[in-house]
Amino acid sequence: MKSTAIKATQNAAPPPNPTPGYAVEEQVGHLLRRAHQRHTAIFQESFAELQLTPTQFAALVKIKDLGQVSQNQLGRLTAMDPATIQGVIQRLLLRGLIGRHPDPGDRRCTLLRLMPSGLALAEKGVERGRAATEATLAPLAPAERAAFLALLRKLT
Amino acid sequence: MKSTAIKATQNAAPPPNPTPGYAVEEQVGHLLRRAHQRHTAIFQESFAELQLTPTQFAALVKIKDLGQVSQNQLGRLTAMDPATIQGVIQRLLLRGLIGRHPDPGDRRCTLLRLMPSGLALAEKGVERGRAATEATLAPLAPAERAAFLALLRKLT
DNA sequence: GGTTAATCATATGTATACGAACAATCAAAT
DNA sequence: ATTTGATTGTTCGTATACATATGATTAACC
Repeated sequence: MKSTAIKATQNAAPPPNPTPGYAVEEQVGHLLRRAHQRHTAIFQESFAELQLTPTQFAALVKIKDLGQVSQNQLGRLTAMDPATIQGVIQRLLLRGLIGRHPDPGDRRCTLLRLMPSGLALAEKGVERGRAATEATLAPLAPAERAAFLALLRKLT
Repeated sequence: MKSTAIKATQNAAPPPNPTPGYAVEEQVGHLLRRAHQRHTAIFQESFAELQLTPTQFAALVKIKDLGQVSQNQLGRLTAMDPATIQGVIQRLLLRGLIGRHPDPGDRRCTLLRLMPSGLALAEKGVERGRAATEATLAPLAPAERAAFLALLRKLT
């Protein structure tokens, strides 16, 4: 009887217990996460053929722009912490898209550069990157885009 | 001689090769990622004592608000795909913060509810959640905040 | 009533994300 | 010249994020 009562009690739905003034879906963190997810999905569509993720592509373009850059510096420029950029670099090395060698001036540092295949992908990806950015911002009018990006920069 | 020349060539810094009209750090995806990283760091500070991540806290609050919810529904409400919400649920179960049982009306579904310790954490976290949201938006003036959130919603 | 399609949750694999610890190296201080 | 502190990159562990596949279950269709 008791165990039946307990089980019945256990399975009775707890009543809703709303939190006044705090809706999860209204919090800026939640909205940023969703906007980022949506952007990643859009990017994924544009880059499916090239098989590059947003962070991999960012790394490739930044190496292309600079010609040569240390791993640590690349991480700083692309907002990836040392452990994260290490993983991204590993995967790009594995695909033969980049090369690396020690910095003769500072043996702590590793210098990165593009291999021809990496250069080809970086160049091929630029237009798709632009398209992904455009598609992400498509729900905003031009004036809204400028305003949004300016405000977003203040939050970085 | 040749191998020396090759090595010298190999290590000569490739020249910069800028990408006109495409700066990685100006792309909305990059900015969203950084803004989200900053928010996560702020949240981490506020929630260090409670040992909850943003997604874990969101799940707890949403379960509290509804009383009882299926795992799939919870995932949808908190923008987490089935594999992701499964992992978050596992960790909350492991800490004894939530409980679950099959839905008698649909045995595919698992129903989730808070345990007392989960309710305590959810309630304790609300003020810190508000503080994290406030701190994240602190660089914006009040009118800017409203504008930013409205635009951000359009991108979700 | 039987078949087919859809749904739910789990499992697996890949890719970030980052804190913490470590070893090697360099800069700064003494 | 030596010591100390900082920097760089790697490793490990934990936590998302999500595509894909799977089995169990339910809904829709015939």
